[in-house]
Amino acid sequence: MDNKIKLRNAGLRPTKQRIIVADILLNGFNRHFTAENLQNEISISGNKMSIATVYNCLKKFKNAGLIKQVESYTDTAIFDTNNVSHHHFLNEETGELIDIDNNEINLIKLPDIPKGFINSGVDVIIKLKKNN
Amino acid sequence: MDNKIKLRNAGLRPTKQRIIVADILLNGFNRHFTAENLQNEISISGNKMSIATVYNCLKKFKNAGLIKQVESYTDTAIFDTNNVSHHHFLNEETGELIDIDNNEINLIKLPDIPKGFINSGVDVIIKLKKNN
DNA sequence: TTTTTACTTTAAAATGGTTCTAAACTACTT
DNA sequence: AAGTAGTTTAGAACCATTTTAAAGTAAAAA
Repeated sequence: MDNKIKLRNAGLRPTKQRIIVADILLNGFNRHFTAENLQNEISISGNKMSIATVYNCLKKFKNAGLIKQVESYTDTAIFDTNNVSHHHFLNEETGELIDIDNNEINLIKLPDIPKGFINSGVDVIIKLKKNN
Repeated sequence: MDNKIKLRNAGLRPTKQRIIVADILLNGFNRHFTAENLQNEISISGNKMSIATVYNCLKKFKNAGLIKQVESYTDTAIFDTNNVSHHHFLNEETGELIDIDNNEINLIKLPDIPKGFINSGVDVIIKLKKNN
């Protein structure tokens, strides 16, 4: 299994559990999944892993750049008294949001919308980090 | 209090609690807040409201269009084996995500980045709804 | 090899945001 | 004034995620 090498190259100790996960995830086919999804797939592959290990593993893989976590504003629900369509800056350190007026952003090229669907709104998030 | 009328116009029964919340939120100044933030402000204003009521109230205000909830992909963490920068379609009904290549989207105008910060990445989410 | 050390896995408990339950309450209608 | 439908509430329940602390394992040192 060259996933053992892939893990080492990523700076991760290739444990039994990480190799199982790498074998499932790093096969060249891209997809989205939750921790629970992955745990199920591990079961199906004939293995067993505690949910804590699944989470640990995903965190390590993410920090090593092997996978990404889909951006989400925060863990808690955020409400906004501005009920006009608009975008946001996101301060990555603090989670703070700043509104961006719709007319300050201009998208000139959009992908084809999948068949059977219509565009029901575009959200742009500009992530910010400290400049120093 | 004309917030009583505002509530009635929005189709909401103007209860004591909703008026307290409207007085805090609907004063013309826009901001972001969590349920807990709001409960604190209610306390500071000399009132007391159970967290269940705060949530009920926010849900009603949101459905009535008085406030918005900041878009978030889902409630659970989603990981992605695609570790190249890219955007997403979001199927609003199912929560399903579909990748969009970075070169399929072109932003020609971006707002000024706030002083002291730099742009550390732009995420575009195109929400989809069924066309029928 | 054996020992040591640092890192990893695990079950179970804890956490924290949010929703549910069901009983008391209140705004509105009749 | 009485009825009814909607609302509030404390507390329990829920569920994704993290923490704890003890046992296990990979790599480094001896």
